[in-house]
Amino acid sequence: MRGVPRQAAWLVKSEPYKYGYADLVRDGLTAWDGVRNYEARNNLRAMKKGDLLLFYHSNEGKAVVGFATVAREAYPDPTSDEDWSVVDVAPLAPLVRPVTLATIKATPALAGMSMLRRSRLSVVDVAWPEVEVIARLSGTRLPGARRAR
DNA sequence: GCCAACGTTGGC
DNA sequence: GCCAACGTTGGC
Repeated sequence: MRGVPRQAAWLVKSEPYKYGYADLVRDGLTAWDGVRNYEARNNLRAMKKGDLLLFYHSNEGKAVVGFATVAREAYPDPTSDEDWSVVDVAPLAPLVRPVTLATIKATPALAGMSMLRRSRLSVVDVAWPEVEVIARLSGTRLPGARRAR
């Protein structure tokens, strides 16, 4: 049993018809650009290489659909002249069963998730116990054990 | 520094 | 398509 948090976890949102999890799998790596909200940017900057990402489809699907990871820590957003940041994101594994927003709301262990409290923020932190609950609900093994912090 | 107007996000 | 939440902008 490995119950100890190994890394931080974050949830990132994307509208699947703009850039879905399948696009990330196809690309193998992508710069998570276009974030134009200070709090979301600060979350990007707090990410460490190897942190776990929950990939969430907003609007359409409204579900966590896959695991991903931070492949490169924050650097300046090449799509902006201003002080915005990106990280590079790589896919790990799709969820066997997506975990929908409805399920998240209906699950007491997930009632405190940042994504519910800050529903419009596109990059939010996720507590490790919440990650484990989502992995369990999705029938998906957490991808590769990572280094302890 | 306040606050109203406005724009964006995202659920429904 | 509507609307609530909420961050940002700009006038004062």
